[in-house]
Parts: sequence; C-alpha cells; structure tokens
Amino acid sequence: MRKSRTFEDVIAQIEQRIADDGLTVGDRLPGERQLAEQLQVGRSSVREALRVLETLGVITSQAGRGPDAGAVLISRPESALADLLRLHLGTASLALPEVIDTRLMIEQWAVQHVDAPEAMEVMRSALDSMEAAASFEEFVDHDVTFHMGVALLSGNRLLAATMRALRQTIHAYSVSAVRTAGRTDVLMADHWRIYELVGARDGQGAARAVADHLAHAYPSLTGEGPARSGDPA
Amino acid sequence: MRKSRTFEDVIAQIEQRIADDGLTVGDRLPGERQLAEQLQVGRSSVREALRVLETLGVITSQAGRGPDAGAVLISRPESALADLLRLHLGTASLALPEVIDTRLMIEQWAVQHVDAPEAMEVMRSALDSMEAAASFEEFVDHDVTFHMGVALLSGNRLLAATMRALRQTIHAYSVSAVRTAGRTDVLMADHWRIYELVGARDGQGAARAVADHLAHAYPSLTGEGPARSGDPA
DNA sequence: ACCATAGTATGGTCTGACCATATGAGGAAG
DNA sequence: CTTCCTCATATGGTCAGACCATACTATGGT
Repeated sequence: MRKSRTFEDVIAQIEQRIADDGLTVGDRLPGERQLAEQLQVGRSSVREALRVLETLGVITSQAGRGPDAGAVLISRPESALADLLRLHLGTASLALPEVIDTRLMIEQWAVQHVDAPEAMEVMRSALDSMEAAASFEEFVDHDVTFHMGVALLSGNRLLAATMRALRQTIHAYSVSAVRTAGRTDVLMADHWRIYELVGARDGQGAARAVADHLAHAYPSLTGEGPARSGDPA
Repeated sequence: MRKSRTFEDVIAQIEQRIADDGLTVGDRLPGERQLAEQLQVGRSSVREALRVLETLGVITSQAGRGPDAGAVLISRPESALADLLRLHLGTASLALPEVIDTRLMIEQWAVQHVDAPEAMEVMRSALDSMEAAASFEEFVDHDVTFHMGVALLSGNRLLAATMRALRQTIHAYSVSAVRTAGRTDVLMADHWRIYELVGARDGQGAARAVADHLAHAYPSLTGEGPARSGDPA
C-alpha cells in the first residue's frame, strides 16, 4: 500500500466537488491560493493537482482576471490521448502499426454503427475541400476532417476523441505518405466510395472500403501485424 | 499563439532526451534537483513536468536511494486512460453507454483479428478461476482477466491498455450488475461460448457471442446507447 | 462619452527550507 | 568473520514567501 500524496488528495477533493456541485464544462474552479487555503495545503500541491487535471484535458488555466481567468472546466480528452500516444511511441512501448490498426477498427465500427448521420455533412464538405486543396498539407488537413466525420458517425464521443488523437499522432506520417505517393486521385476515389456506401447505409461495404483505403494510405504497414510483446500485468 | 510555459519546455527536453538516448522502460532519469540545474529552471517546473509524465503513465517516482529511486521510465498507459475516463464521466462530457460500446468494439475486433493466440491461456485460466469464485467481487475480478485475455488476442498493446482502463472504470458497475442478477451461470455460458469459438477460429461467431454476452451483462444499457443499425456481423 | 492610467487578482516561476523515506556505509556485538 | 544496528545521505514531497507577467477593472481626466 502506498501512502497517498498531498496533491492526490487535492485531485480527489476537486473531483468530489465537481461531482457534488454538478460542475460541467464552462464552470470555474476557485483560484489556486484560495483552493490551497480551503484545503489546508500548500499552493504547490494545488498546482500539481491542477497540472494533472489539465494534462487529462479536464481543465484549462488562464492568467489575468475576469470570468475566463483561473481554472475552467473543459472537455478535451483528445489532447491527453495524443500526448499519451506520442510519449509511449517515444519509449517504444507502443508501435505505429498498433495505432493504425486501432484507427481501422474505429472507422470500421463507425460506418457499421451509424447513430449520427448528420456527420455526413462534415464528410461531404471535407471532400469538397480536399478536391480544392492546393498542397499536400492542406489535403491531409481536410482528410483528417473527413475521417473525424467518419468517427462522428458513431455518435460516440470517446471514439471521436480517440480518432482525433490518432490523426494528430500520425500527422507527419500521413503527410509524408501522401507526398511520397505524389497523387491523390486514388485516395479521393476511396473517400467518395466510403461516403457513398455510408449514405446507402451499406455498413459492411463501407467497412471494406475503409480497409481498402487504409491499405492504400499506409502501404508499408499493410499486413505488417501489430508488434507483439508480452503485456506486463 | 500561446507562450509556452517553462514546464512544457522541460517536458519537451525530457522527451528529446528519451529519444536521443533511446531510453526505454526501466531506465532512470536524473534527479529533480540535477535536472533543474541542467535545464536552468526551478525545481518546481521540473516537478510539474514530471507530474505530467507520471500522469501519462510514462514514469514513476520513488523516494529514497538506490537504483529504484528517482524517476524511472515505465509503460502504464492504462492508468492514464482510466483517469481520463473517470474524470470525463464525472463532468458529463462522456457517458457510460459510450464506454460500453467501445468495449464491445474492442472485443469484437480482437476475436476477429487474432494475432496472439497464446492469450487463450489467460482466458482459460480465468474461466477456471471464475468457476471457483466464492464471491461476486472475485467473480468479476477473474471476469476482468478473461476479457483482458480477449483484448490480448489482438496482440495490440493499445487495445489491451484501453480494455484494462475500461474495466477499471466500470468496475463498480460490473459488480453491482452481477450482484443484481444474482446468478452467474448465463454469464459463464457466454464466456465458454466465446472461448470455444475463438479456439475454433470462428471470428464472426465469436463476435456475435461477445455482443450477446455484453447484452446479458448490461441489460439496462442495451439498445439505450448509440448502438443501432442492423449488424449481422 | 471616451480614453489613458493605475490598481489588482490571477497564474507562472524561483528560492530555500524542512520533512519523509529508503538505501548504503560503517561500526558494534556476537 | 558474520550479523545486526545506527547514522549519514540522496531522493522525492511539501510548504512558505517572494516576485514576475498577464489581463481585466475601476478610476479619473479630457
């Protein structure tokens, strides 16, 4: 059993306060000094707790004065997920194929469990922007939007956040992949096919189209199976 | 554009050092005071940076002296994911059905993309333990192990970590669900069916079995969430 | 009514001190 | 020589106080 540290208590108490007061996105927390006095701890402990919450995408901090200053509750899980992926890729405790596989899983699931068809509008306008893109970077940016739209089809915010984090993580890789290919017509055809099949409510067909698309987008990783390794229990 | 804070620079530099030196799990970082002097920043900034890295499951800190003291690189993405889910559920920016759906997605994917069949041994021994469980808590504990085994079938560490975090998040819910049901025979039959179908390499059948199982385990959420749309697969 | 300025509350950082913990060295006892 | 105890020491954890940068807010002059 590990003795709990002060800042962990602070996190727990802030969490409790959020639950008790029913705080949601947009609400404000007391200032650091005030919080420290209320909880009878040092300001540094409060700061470390807030830092953790900020890392997890639950709050954001803004200096100065006024309604937007201080710690404000937000909902930005994707930034935490993106940091998570980046760091664990850095320490080799996660490999790119595993990330790509996860992306495939989410998109296939989303097109087969459409619960928010209005996301198709996002996909549609992204497609138009991609057609008009003047650079590979711009093309990839709208490509990200398109695939965010795909994830949004599920109506599941956790999947959407994960998708955003995934794309953020592999962004550089995506750009270089498109640049290497040098052409976008194949990818565009894939996108249109996915869009049409989703519109036709052909989930299985769309899932196949998604798989084909990712195979085109990441030729070097196809069939490469995720890196194996024992899981430290 | 936002001015970068000191501790963010520290994170970046530590990250850079990890990349340059090829540090992996088990390696140690310099002490807080030493790091502060090297980077010419205050110790508090170093501490906030380390706190972020700890939150993301990349390092762990241990006081005292010796080889295990100080900041050691680890790989524990599941704790970060679990914190993430818990907090965002708390602020109502995420709902339980979304989490359950994600779990279904991962398990269905895993049984259809088996890349590490040795995980079946984990499933098997978990089943034996479940049969012998003396309490609902114990039953659920081994149930978690079984479903971790399912996730491990994919050979994808990201999915395994996510599954562990999901189960941790819904643990209390799982226990109360089993307790309310008062019987475990239906659930055990589901588990055996999944195990058999995976063993027979019947991915689609196993996927159906997983869906049936979750419907049994979370009756109150079935049909409630984003899950809609006919999915014969 | 408008604008410039000072005031002030907030987060961000640094310094130095002290506490808690766990190892490792060195001496005392057997 | 071995064993055990004690103490020095290195490390993270916490606190207090100070100062800076920022951005709103009130004040007062025009």
